[in-house]
Amino acid sequence: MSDASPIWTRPARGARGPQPTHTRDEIVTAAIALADAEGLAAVSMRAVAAALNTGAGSLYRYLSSRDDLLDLMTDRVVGELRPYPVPTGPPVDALIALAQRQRDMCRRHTWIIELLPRPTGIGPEGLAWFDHCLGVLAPVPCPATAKFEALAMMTGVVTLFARDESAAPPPAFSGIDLTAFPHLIAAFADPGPRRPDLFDRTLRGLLTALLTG
Amino acid sequence: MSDASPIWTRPARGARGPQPTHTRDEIVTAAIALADAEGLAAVSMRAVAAALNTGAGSLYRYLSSRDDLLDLMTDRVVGELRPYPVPTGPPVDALIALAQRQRDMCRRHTWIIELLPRPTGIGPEGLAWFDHCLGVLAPVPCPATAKFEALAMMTGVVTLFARDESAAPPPAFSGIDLTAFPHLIAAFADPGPRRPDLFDRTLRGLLTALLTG
DNA sequence: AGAAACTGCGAACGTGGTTTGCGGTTTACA
DNA sequence: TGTAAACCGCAAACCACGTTCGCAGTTTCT
Repeated sequence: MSDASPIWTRPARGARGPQPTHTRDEIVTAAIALADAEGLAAVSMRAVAAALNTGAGSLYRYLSSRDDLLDLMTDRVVGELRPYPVPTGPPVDALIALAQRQRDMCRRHTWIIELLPRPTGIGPEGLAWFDHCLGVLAPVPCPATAKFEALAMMTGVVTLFARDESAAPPPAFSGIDLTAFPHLIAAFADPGPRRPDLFDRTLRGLLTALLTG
Repeated sequence: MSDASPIWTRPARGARGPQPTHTRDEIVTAAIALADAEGLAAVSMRAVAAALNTGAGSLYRYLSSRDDLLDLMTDRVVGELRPYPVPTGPPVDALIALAQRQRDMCRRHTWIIELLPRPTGIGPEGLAWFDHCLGVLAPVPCPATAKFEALAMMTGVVTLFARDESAAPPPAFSGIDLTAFPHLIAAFADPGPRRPDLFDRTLRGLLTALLTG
């Protein structure tokens, strides 16, 4: 049965049968716990069901697919962005504070990094967050499309930072002849000092470029 | 058998047995053709093998896993970035030209967008590209770590742009009560004019923020 | 009362990645 | 030159996954 309507609009249960043993929220909680502990790949229908002492097929009484579950997990975690930090100072500063909150969320649940870029339907908490960001940008005199693009780029950059924060360093270039890459060797020989505030600096440069002019 | 060494360093074949029917390059070519035609999900071992008139198991004579194949596909496509555009003007302008070349690559092979953010080992072509970018940045007086970060952010932003260029618009907010999101309604009511040069503008703001100061 | 719509559950289906075992082929080495 | 090791293609099998199906029992509506 192909249910086209997104899961947000579908009722949790009908009006007839016996009272369900579980709930969507319960399932989502178990799935998130699994993802936090062992990563997104460990969130299989069977594993989630086992955590709830039931069978994999039973989950389909509450969800219509695994993608639905991932959508629900995403929106639940996006809900953790609340309470939204109160905007202070110029809009760009307030946006950067919001981005930091997003980054904290990614640090708590690293698997969300793989879920955020999906083109699936955005949930109610995602909408609320987006609306709040637009509210912060209200005093900025630029077209709404520019604000959309700036916000999309903001969360995109947050995921980029979160990604290489959580990624293990690559297995190096073992066995490859590096002598063909002189600039790379030079850069590795003298990496120079590491700069702080990279996150803030990046976002400020990006947002001011997108929201002004 | 877990082979820890990355595929780049492993020889294509040993010295004993009969001459292999296929080659790694041939397999990678078939896999890329499949991905271009039907998306990355269609690149299954069985499908790639079928395109070569063989069985899935036979591919493991040439590769040790599907991830290896994806790594090879990635590096092959990264090789299409050649010939590198000759740097003209200030380094930031040259970098933007390089980023545009990356974006063209993403447009030709949209599946690469899903492969680039993987934390797997970078291949020889990836190293060559990286080395070239560092060469372009050579005259810029800032620590090498800053250049690393700027380049990582650059390709990251390219994938962000490429992603929502290739993504279908989301299935809208069907059935959700939008009245709770006033800023969103207002923004949709008057989206304003669309701005050109968004790609260039974004990258310029980002790169100047990361490479100066 | 009886039908309709639900519930949990376990088995099964189809599709993936990967492993294994076999018969045959080529090379290295004594 | 003969033999053993290392390689080849191939097909079957293994295992895990998402998902579907059928069944027996439960609740609610008419």
